[in-house]
Amino acid sequence: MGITKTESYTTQTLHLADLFKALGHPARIAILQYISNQTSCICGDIVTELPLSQASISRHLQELKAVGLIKGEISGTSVCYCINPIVLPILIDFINQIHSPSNQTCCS
Amino acid sequence: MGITKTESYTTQTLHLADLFKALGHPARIAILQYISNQTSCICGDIVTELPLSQASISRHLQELKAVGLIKGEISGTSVCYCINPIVLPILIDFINQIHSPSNQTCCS
DNA sequence: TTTATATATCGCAATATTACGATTAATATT
DNA sequence: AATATTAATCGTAATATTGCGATATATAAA
Repeated sequence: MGITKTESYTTQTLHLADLFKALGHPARIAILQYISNQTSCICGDIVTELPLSQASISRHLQELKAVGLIKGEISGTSVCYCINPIVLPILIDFINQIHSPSNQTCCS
Repeated sequence: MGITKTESYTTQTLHLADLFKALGHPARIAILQYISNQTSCICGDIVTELPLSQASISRHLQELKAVGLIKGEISGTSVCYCINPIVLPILIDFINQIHSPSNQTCCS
């Protein structure tokens, strides 16, 4: 992604950007939507659900896991992924913070 | 960003990914936070606020504007940017949808 | 009209992301 | 023990992002 001046931002800003970046790909959005629609925590049939190779799905899952958006549990030869809700409030809070009423008055 | 199989996803999924991708950079997070903290709709002193060149800030602003997260109003030689709140509910809805109670039961 | 100010765009180099086949690793099954 | 199944990782090619200097554009001021 080219040079990013990582050292110039607060850790909070960098954390938010990492979380949003993980959400910034249609495959990962689709994975999250698929997982959240399963009542039980279905695993690697995401591969059959999405038009990507097993290797690509695995990489996307690792990315989501790295920022804490999902967690995985090994059961036998398969791995069970599910949403990790604890980071979601961080995103909600940021969006609400941006959505403050003081902005409504300008740029008519 | 390498090949992305754009045609394989719903327009809704692609739209969400675009919005989140726009949020997935610390400079753009910082820009949004800066704008939202101004009571009046302050413009190009974002350049003096952030450690990036005028060209880079302008590019980030265009990206935020392209997905509808901000809107800009020309006034004289300067441009006045502010948060565009209308797309924020789309993001909130997605996060809430993922945060559905059915997931809480698995991956103990 | 000339000059100053503010912002957008171009062109490029550096770096990151994405996808996939092939391989590895680890557990299950026979 | 040998084989099958599942998922992670490696290596690589294609493409996207980022940042900046330089330039272009457009309005304001002199």
